[in-house]
Amino acid sequence: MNPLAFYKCLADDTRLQSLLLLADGRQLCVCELMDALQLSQPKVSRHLAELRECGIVQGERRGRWVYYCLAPGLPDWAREVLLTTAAAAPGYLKTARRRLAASTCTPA
Amino acid sequence: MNPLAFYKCLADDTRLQSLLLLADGRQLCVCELMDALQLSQPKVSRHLAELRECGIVQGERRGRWVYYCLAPGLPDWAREVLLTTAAAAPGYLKTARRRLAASTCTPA
DNA sequence: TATCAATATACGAAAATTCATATATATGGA
DNA sequence: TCCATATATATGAATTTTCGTATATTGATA
Repeated sequence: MNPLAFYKCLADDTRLQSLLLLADGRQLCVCELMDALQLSQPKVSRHLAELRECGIVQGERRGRWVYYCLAPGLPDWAREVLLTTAAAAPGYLKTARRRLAASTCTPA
Repeated sequence: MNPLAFYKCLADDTRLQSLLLLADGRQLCVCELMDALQLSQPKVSRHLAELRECGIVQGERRGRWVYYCLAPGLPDWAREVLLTTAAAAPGYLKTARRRLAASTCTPA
């Protein structure tokens, strides 16, 4: 993982919030991220595609839903950066976390 | 320090390399960074100004030279991110470090 | 197979970023 | 005071990024 490519991916609000929500190992589907961040479907999908192409996240289809999580091959240092940031800046994610908890888009 | 603003600053090659060279607490003057990164003076200066305005680095004039270091007020998590990255991606900085060691622009 | 729900992609416009070049400022020494 | 060196800033052009909208794809279900 090239550090510059990695940080370019973190340099956008949609991508950074998405990644920090995934930092603890959770899986989230696209519609949950749409709810959490209150953004349009194409916007979320497009940014996830970029993260996927960079090898930072991985998408797995289950039925109609695609669940995203950090890519298994993501280097430890990158994972650590995400965890450190999520822990240090709780305010940045507060609203998204609240909305995610209230989301009802996902089955089961 | 807003995480998004911080990562936007890391999302450029000039700024990222400069920051990683400063991550261990070193002080470097503009001309040393010019040598290390082989970039024009205005380019280095402009990027340092951006980092300064974001509160990530601090410049201190000594004679004709301005020495830059990480800002004292930089949060620990941000400092940690820089150190983690520098340690994990030595290859990214290899050339810059070699050129920095060979630089003769600075007095004493 | 027709349809709906969830997600992905294509495309041009708009916005943000970066750069080279020129110029300005600040400092020390002749 | 005049000059050279080190650094900073301004400006417009070029590049990159982001976005909204429209459309395509995929899987489940009727």
